[in-house]
This record gives sequence, C-alpha cells and structure tokens, in this order.
Amino acid sequence: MKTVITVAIVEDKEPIRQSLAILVDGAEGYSCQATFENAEAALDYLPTHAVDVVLMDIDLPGMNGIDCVRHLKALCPYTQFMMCTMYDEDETVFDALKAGANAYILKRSPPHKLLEAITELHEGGAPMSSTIARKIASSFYTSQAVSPELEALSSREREILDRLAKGHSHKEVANELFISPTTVRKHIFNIYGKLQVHSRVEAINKYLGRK
Amino acid sequence: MKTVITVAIVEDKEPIRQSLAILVDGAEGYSCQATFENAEAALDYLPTHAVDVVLMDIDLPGMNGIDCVRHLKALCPYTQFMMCTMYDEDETVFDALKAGANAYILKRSPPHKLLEAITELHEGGAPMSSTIARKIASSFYTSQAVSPELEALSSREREILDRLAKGHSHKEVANELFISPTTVRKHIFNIYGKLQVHSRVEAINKYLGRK
DNA sequence: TTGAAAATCATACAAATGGCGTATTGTCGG
DNA sequence: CCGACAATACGCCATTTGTATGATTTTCAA
Repeated sequence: MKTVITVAIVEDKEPIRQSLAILVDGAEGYSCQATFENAEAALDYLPTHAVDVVLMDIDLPGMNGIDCVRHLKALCPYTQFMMCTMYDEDETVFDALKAGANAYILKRSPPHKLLEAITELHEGGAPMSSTIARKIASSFYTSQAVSPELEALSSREREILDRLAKGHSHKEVANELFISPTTVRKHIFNIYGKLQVHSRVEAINKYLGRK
Repeated sequence: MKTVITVAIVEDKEPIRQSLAILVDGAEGYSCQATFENAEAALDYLPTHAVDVVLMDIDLPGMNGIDCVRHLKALCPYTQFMMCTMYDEDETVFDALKAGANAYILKRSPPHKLLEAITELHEGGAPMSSTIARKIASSFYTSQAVSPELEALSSREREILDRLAKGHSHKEVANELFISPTTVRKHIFNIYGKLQVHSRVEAINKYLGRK
C-alpha cells in the first residue's frame, strides 16, 4: 500500500505559503491538506483534522508559531511539528524544542531538502539544519572545567550550598547537620567569598551553573 | 586548493578498524591519519598530532570512548568527535554529548552515510542517526504542564520572579522596572502566596522547575 | 611535628527579607 | 455600573541574612 504523508502549512506570507503548498502537493507521496495564515486558524482546525506533519512558521502575526505548537502538541499527540524559519537564534530554537517541535529547519534550505526532511520527520527522525543541530549538540557540552571557583569550595561548604539550593534557611541547615546556626552562616560567608558573590541566589546560580 | 579532511579512528575490533580506515582512505578528500585500538593510545598521540575528525567507538577496553572524548576535547579544541556505536541508549547518548561529542551515529549506518557525516561534521553540522536526533530533540520537551501554580502568576509577577531568579535584590528589581521597592516586595509577597512557598529560593525553584 | 586550611562557635550591627494591613488607580467582563 | 483583580504604594514588625571580628579545635599534608 502506498502511504501518503499528510501535511498542513502555517505561514502568513501568501507567496511562501503558496509555493510550499505547491511543492508538497506536487511531490509524490505527499499531500497538503490545509494551509493557514495565522496560528489561531490552525488551532481552530487541526485538533479535529489531524495531519501527519505541520510546517510551522515562527514569525506570525498574533500568536507566534512556538506558542501555537505548544497548544497543538497537547491536542494532536501524533502530529509532528517542523519549525520553518528565517533565523537560527539560540533562544528561539530551544524554546521551540521545549514547546514540542520535532524538527527545525531554515527557510533557505533547498526545496528537495524540505521534502526529505518531511519524510525523515515522519519516519521518526528529527531533521535539523546543520547549524541548528550543532547548537543543540553543543548545549549539552559543559566544559568539565566546573569553573575553578566551584573547585575552591570544601566538601562541607558544598554540602551546605547544596542544601541552600534546595531552599533551606541557615537554621534548617544547622539542624540537618547538627551544627550551630552561626557556623552555617560563617560557612555561607566563606562560600560567598570564594564564589565572589554577595547573595544566596547568586551563589546558587553559580553552583548550579545557571548564568 | 583542495581540502583534505584528516581523520583518526579509535576502535578496538581489528576488522572494523581496518574497514573504517580503508573506507576513509579510499574516498577522495579524506585521509586517515592514525588508528588506535584503545583510548589510552589515542590520548597519547592526538594531543600532539591533531586531526580534523575522530571516529570514536564507545565500548572500548580500559577507558571508554566517552571519557576519552572528555579528555581529548580539552586538549584538541578544534577537533570534532563523532561517536560511533552499536547502541542508542539514552544515557550513553547524553553522556557523550555532555563530554563534548559533536556527532553520534550508529555503526549500522551505510558506508556512504558515514562519509557524508564526516563531511557534514567538518562543515559545522552535527550529524546524528535519526533515532538519536529524535531522542535529543524530545529531551527538551517538557509537557506544557507548567504546574497550575505558575499559571496563576500575572505577567508582572513573572517578570519580577524572573529577575529575582537572576540574583537581583528587590531594590535592584525596583530600579530596573522603575517602580517602588515597596511595590516589588508586595509583588513578591503575592507570588509566595500563589506558589505556596515562604522563601525566595523556594519560589525560584518552583519557577525554574527544579524539584 | 608543625603549619595551613578547614570546621566549629560567639557576638554584633545594618540591611534585606518575610509577613501582614491598608489604600488608590485602572482594567475587564458580566 | 459593579465586583474582581492587577498594579501601584506606604508603613510596621520580627526574622533572616550579609558582613565583620575574634577565637578554639580538627585535620591533614609537608
């Protein structure tokens, strides 16, 4: 049996929307079921007319493509979402993935690549433009240089900082470790010195590596 | 000028190592500079004889491929590492990426795909077997259940909480938002009520989804 | 064993924070 | 128009926290 991959397109610019639709419909094995010029229309239609793959522009008038995916993902669990955008900015990429996007390609990709990507996506892959893929892979890399500052902490200091990070007060930590609250405060003071910060939240951010 | 991509191979099984080397050396534009049958030998040689791309098996006798990458990455910043393995287990994949691997492909990939991957890697991409790519993309997806409590926050409250999370004091936030410190404190008080917490760090933990 | 670093504790002070009550203004949906 | 709610703002109080000075004991490597 021949499997046809059903596709929907969300893109506000008329010419781009048209050419994408023609590209998809013209290729064997693909069928463009619907096109929308904004997120709201897609949210209205797709939950009751599920398709295999949605090509989603990010920069839309009104609700943006990322929020649109976030909503649709919950309503159409079997639909795959491919973000299609002009830009490859860091935050946008990660926000899209967090929202549930399964693929992220740049509009400047050649048409045949687009069709390949749709197939790959439908077969369980996660096609990404190469620069995007590199960004994502790199995001996991934490140069094992845990920042020399953290290395300077003694094990006791680390234990205390860890409990502070859980939201405990110095009194609570004192009780947990069976030491005086003053001692805990002294440790905290020393920790601040080593990490070169002046508040609890700053220390915790350094400890947990959030910048 | 023609650019030749220099490659090194770390793989303990003799026949596989040989066939990979022949594959790489036989193709135009690729040159296999060295092969190693264990991580230690690679760690010994590569820091002083950098190559463009290293194909790294994970399951090695002695030190495993992931730890090997971790060490080499610090010493050979311009070298790209491609993990080459039989398995696609979750933890292994993420550990490899955290260690600094730039690509992750399964050995069952066809030879021509391997060469393509080397090129893509060298050109700044991050080739992944499709199942791997999907795993990675999915790892970002946090079912939008942001905990109903966070939903209760107004946008102003969210903005303030976000700045607190960066380590700013209420006075600093007040200056940033051009409102009175008292107002900021009132907001913080309301935030605590909605999140059902009693301290700044607890609120931030809920906000950032750390449990 | 000797010296440095770490861990412990005390006291003190000022600033920041947590926990209220109250009030004004503006917006929005019924 | 009314009630609900968000945002703004002030004041008051008790506690926590950041900073500082000083001291004793443990630990561990040189």
